[in-house]
Amino acid sequence: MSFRDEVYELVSRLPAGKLATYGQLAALCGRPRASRIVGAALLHAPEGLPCHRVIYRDGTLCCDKAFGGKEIQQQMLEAEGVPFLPDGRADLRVCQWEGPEAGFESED
DNA sequence: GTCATGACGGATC
DNA sequence: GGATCCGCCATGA
Repeated sequence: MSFRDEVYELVSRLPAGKLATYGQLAALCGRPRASRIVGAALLHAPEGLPCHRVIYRDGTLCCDKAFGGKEIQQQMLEAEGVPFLPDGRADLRVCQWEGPEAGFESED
């Protein structure tokens, strides 16, 4: 299990309507400072991965290098129920992912 | 094993 | 408050 694989696992467990930051996923992988590694991992991520739910600490979406445009990403998130601020950023304050154990009850 | 790079993040200017 | 710089760490050549 490589670091990237752990990142994939966490992202795949990300529920709709929830958002996570690169640094958060990195921390959950045991490397709080490896936020950039998470980004690099998502760059090589498979299609089934909801990597559009992973954004910056600031709540801003990633560059237009993903999903064909950050606007597309925002629309997908809005479709999942993620509130966006008039500032053009996601409302991380209310929809940030709490962790892999959130909603993960006795699934083992 | 070493050098360079990358979808970041925090600190500084 | 925004732009820029440096630091961090895994991955690939």
